[in-house]
Amino acid sequence: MGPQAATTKGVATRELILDRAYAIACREGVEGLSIGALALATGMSKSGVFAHFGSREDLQLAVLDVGGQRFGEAVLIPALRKARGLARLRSIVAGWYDWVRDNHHGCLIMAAISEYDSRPGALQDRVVTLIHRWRSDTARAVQMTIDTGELRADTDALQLSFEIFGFALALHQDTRLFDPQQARAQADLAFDRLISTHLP
Amino acid sequence: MGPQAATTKGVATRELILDRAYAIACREGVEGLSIGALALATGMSKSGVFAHFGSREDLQLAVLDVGGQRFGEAVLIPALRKARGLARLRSIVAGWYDWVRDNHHGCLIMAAISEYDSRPGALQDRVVTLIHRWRSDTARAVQMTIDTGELRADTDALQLSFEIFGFALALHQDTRLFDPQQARAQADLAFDRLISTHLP
DNA sequence: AAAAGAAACGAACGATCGTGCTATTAATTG
DNA sequence: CAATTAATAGCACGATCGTTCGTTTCTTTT
Repeated sequence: MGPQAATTKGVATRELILDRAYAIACREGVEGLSIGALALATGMSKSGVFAHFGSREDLQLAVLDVGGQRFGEAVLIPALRKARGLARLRSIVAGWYDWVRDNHHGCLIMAAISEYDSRPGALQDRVVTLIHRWRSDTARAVQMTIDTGELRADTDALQLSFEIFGFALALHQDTRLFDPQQARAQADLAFDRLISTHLP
Repeated sequence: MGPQAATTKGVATRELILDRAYAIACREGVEGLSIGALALATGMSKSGVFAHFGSREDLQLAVLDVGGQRFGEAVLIPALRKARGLARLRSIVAGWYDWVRDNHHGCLIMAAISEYDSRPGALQDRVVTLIHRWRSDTARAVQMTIDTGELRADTDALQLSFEIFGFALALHQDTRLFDPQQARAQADLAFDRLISTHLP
């Protein structure tokens, strides 16, 4: 993580900084983060903020991790409490859709994909890791639904994950660019129809 | 457009600048454009570049328009030469998929959505206009396919457009983040399956 | 309470940002 | 070719960028 974080107060301050940084990055993007703006948002000095991370890039990496963690806590963890199969898959998708609705300034991770998809480096690597993990989790949930017999045995789990991903991306954009409620209705319908065409 | 562009050379220079600006914005994003970098890329002075637009925002607006125009020329125009109906719709989608494949540094417009979806202002307005136009064109092509009887009469054109949009977005990201060929195969399959479930 | 160590500040750095101004070229018009 | 006007360069401005360094304040440990 940071260069040091030995004191309890040190850890607390770091979390405060990352909380504000996450909020800023949701609006301005991870690339829109600046140490100066972050110092202003926390009431600290620039050098005070900087000392917690050692470089801007390390700060950005930490913010990406915060984004991944919050997304996981809001979407994946609740779904894991549902029974394996269609119930859990539905929970994942509904949770994802809710997440898009409730984060009015956009999902940090989904925006970060666009920011770094043509920019090789440590930040792109981190984004790829986060997305790949999430995609794997989704595909696993689909596979379990096949295993429980709630989807046809010849269903392609990766293909379904791809399409679900697409619906979520379209929802994410339409929510902010056009009518959020219509977008949600279309995303729900898209998923329901997708499932219905793969029923046993 | 710019403050002035009275001379033939003035117009040519403006187009040169916008061409370089488009290339930079494809990689760094519209928000990553800077007058200094653009001056370096064109061999001009900063003030020379600046004088063509009057402000950075006007430059960014012009670049967005270039992006919209090039996308239209590459995807929409060729499709309009096909017969109304499924042939044209297939051409639109295939052209869109090809566009994603051939623009190795990403589609400027699709990236701009993420950049401005939480940032009200003139740039967001322009992005919304461009996307709305494209979505309308797509929906119109779907509606024509319904009218020709190649899709069921109870098909929801806007719903189909939403899902097609999602597939393109997922393709755009997977192309750069993961395996381009697998992504293309999944996007093709997704569209084919979508059409097949709405056949009369 | 004293010593040690971590956390935060303040000032400064070179760079770059967008944007004015004033010349100086270049192109168009008469 | 001369007169006019547009296009470009040069220079400077205030701001902000990420980063470094030395000092001071606060926590933790002894």
